[in-house]
Amino acid sequence: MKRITIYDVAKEADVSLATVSRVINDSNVVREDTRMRVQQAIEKLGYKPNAIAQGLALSKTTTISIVMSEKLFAYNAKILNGLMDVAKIYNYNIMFHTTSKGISKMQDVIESIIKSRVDGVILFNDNFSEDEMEVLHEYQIPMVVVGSKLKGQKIGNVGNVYINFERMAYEFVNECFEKGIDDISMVEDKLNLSMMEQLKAGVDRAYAEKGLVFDKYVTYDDSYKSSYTFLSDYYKNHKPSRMVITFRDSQAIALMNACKECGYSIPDDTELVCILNSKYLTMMRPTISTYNIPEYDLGAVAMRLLTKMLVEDETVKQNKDIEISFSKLFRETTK
Amino acid sequence: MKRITIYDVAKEADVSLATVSRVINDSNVVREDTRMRVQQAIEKLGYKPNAIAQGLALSKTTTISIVMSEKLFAYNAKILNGLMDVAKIYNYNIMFHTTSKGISKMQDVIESIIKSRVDGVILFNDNFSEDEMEVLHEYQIPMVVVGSKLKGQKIGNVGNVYINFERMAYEFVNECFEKGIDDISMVEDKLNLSMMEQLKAGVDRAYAEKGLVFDKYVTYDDSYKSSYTFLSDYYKNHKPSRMVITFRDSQAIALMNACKECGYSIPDDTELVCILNSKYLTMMRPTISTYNIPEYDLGAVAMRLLTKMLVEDETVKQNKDIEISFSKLFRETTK
DNA sequence: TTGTAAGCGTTATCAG
DNA sequence: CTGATAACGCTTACAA
Repeated sequence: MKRITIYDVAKEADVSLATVSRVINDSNVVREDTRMRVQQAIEKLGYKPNAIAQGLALSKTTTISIVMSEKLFAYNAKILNGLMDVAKIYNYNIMFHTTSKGISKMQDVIESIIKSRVDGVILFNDNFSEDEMEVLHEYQIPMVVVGSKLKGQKIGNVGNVYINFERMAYEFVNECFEKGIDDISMVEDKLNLSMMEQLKAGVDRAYAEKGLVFDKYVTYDDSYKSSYTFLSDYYKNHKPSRMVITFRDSQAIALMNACKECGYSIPDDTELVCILNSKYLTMMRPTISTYNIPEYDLGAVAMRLLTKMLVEDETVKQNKDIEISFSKLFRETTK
Repeated sequence: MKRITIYDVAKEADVSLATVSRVINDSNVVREDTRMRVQQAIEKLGYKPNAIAQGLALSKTTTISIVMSEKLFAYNAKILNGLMDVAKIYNYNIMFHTTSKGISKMQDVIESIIKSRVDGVILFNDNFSEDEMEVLHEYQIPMVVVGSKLKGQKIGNVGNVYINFERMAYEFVNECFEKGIDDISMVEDKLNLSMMEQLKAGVDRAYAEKGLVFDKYVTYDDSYKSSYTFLSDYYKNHKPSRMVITFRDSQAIALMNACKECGYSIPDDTELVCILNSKYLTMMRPTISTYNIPEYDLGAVAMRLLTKMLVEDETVKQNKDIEISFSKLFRETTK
């Protein structure tokens, strides 16, 4: 079956290709009966407009690139759902790029984004540098960064939809202080260093205001292939703090297992909060306290912002930073 | 900054655009010094070839579509990693499509795939029908289906990279029989109905060969928002079978919680196997038995197969069905 | 080894 | 309301 083009349709309907173009683009200057004729020819031949040719002619691909780290894939599922749904509503296609240590560095991804002439980019706030954003900006590609707050001054046309992790940690620590708890430790998550940094800043700030110094930021090196293996080990030799903050569910679960094995009781000996929510937290016994982050909305809002930036919506000119709120979801691991 | 085209580079380097084209395509007929001159012009202007224009000229987009159900997103993370890595190696871009009940039906996705003129498609064996594959086939788009085995006769140019779940279940049940266990139940997973169907077929076959009938296929309706809520309820009123098969980790964990709350002990009162592996299975106590499926490979092999189909590799003409092997990974929930 | 020009499938401008 | 025709940016015979 030969590829059907607009010429074939034009011939079949006995009109010019310009008229066919008008029909498929819902132009209202076409007389009803010729529109019908064209429509029939389209059906009969099974014609589908070539988006590539349209892209060339319009200098617009109606395609948006999403780039995220390969490792974070499973964790960002809901954000991605929000992104995809809204993209669908606005009729954008999605080019999907992953970055990983070995195979695809950010630089290659950027290269292919530029070549693809996508209309805009969604970046997860992980592993890209300011330089890399600068390159995208030089090629005038609108972008929005989703996840956590961008640091540094904002360059040109970039939006930011984020959770304020700094404030989350700050407020949480102050609540602990109010309950008389100041022996708090926080476990690093190597997959989310930019968010860890912001959390730590919040903790530091709260401690500093009390005239104290926060010094229980638990890190581990790569000899442990996961935080799980590390933590189940670590807490065999380290008495847990009165309050432990982990980032991901697997870290929280590891901690619980370690405590159980070493005879510590949760929440009596030590309390536990896991920053990132997941369904597994409620499946544990005791159920694990966490924060509720509207992940789907994070994605949906980010994509909506980008689409507005693409049509140069005036209302968006000022307000390209959108903070998404979070709420406490405290369960049995905290008192 | 004006969009730089091949003409700008040609003018800058004082050659024709054909020569520039030869340089960016690594043609070996260009004299070294003119290549250098062109290369410098490219650097100086920051020129990046327009993939859209290339796509038009070549009738080839070097883009592959991946379509998967929105719900299954988090579960397929590793398969996707395999797909993405291999796509990257062969320099294909990825268009990503999700299907979901409300917003994006399979039909729309197919529409946009055809319009995009992608070179090939990867389909997850979920929620598409034979009709839909037929449409893709009419437009001569090579595709490979990944996950489970396609049923029905194969149409045209479609590959299939799969796990043989039927055999997995068949062999497992026979091993149970050998150990004297024939009181087995299996819990449906609504997210993976095509795989459930194959598992059930395997169980049925094993039972039939013994002259028995398998009648403990546990299903639940949509009033339960997740299998977790259902199972923790269900096993309060139902004595668990001697052996329970679940599909996903959350189902297995739900079952364990329900048993614990009702005073049943695992694996003494009832044993448990979870078909799909996940890291959470080893975090449970007791650790949960499962099957090891090389998910990354599943994706990598599927993408490699597709790339071969795209260059009409002869070796692939015959062999477009690839079965990926699995292995037992039995832990504390089985004896 | 390089340049010219036709073609890839659309959209958009202008006449009619 | 419709039809020519020139872009859009690139590849690739074919000529030189």
